[in-house]
Amino acid sequence: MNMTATLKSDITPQGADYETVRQVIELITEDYRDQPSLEDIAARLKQPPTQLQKTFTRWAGLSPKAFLQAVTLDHAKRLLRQESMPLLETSIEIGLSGPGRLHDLFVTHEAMSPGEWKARGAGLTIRYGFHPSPFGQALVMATERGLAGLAFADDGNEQACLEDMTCRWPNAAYVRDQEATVAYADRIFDPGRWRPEEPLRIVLIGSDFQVRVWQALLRIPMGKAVTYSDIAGELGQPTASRAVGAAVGRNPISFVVPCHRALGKSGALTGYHWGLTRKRAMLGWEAGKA
DNA sequence: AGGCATGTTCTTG
DNA sequence: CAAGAACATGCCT
Repeated sequence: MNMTATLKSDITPQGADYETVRQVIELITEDYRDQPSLEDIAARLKQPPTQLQKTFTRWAGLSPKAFLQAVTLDHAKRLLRQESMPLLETSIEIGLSGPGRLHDLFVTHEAMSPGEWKARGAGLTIRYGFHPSPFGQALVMATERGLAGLAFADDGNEQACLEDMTCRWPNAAYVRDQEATVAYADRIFDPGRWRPEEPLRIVLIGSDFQVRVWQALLRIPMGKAVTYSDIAGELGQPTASRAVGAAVGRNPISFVVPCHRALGKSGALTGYHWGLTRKRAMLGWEAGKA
């Protein structure tokens, strides 16, 4: 967490690099069918290939080529196929009370009490800050009890992104606090720091059904994917796949609660609150890390 | 390609 | 409260 030194320069949109990375991701995910080469991409963005390569690799953790390979719809389908339903059998016990050990992030979580939920965040102080991430500016929100929100914005979009989040808990008090949130951002996007000894504490604020759906998402291991109807079945309501989709879409802690690992039954990436391009990027990023 | 059942949540009267 | 609409779905012509 010695990120404080670089914090200042990181907050101010150092736009150029991120914008480049964003464009590359977008271009690749849009045109992966053409399998564009590094040179093609560089030419489209009017940048020297070697520099583009370096910038992208530094931010995304893998080369443009590796990223391209990772991102194909085939890949998404393979994710579904390779696991012939272990999810249902592997179902892990999670007590609502005690912290449980969950998925690859070793996230511990607790849900808000019904009273707290009904208050729509009243009496809650939420600290927030924007930090750079491989998927754009990440909005990190935390309460005393742990990470409560994670959202993404493109450059210039920060305000809309913040509003999207704050209106979910309209009665909470919001304090901008880069220092309190940078440690979260730092850890979340560095898989080297996902350790069982130091679980990441998260707080799920939502209705009963939503929290159950999000808990189900937490059980999907990295590099795997499930369908919306898988989740519905796991909740004991096999016909509720659409309701599941709606709940997944309101996931307040994107990425950490891996809603990007939920796909349509055909393997198609059906939707993503922060943009389908980001969903593909996340799946590709995880494939690169695995 | 288009219609329809489905469960949850939000909005409206 | 009741009723209706909206949804990151899925199944059936």
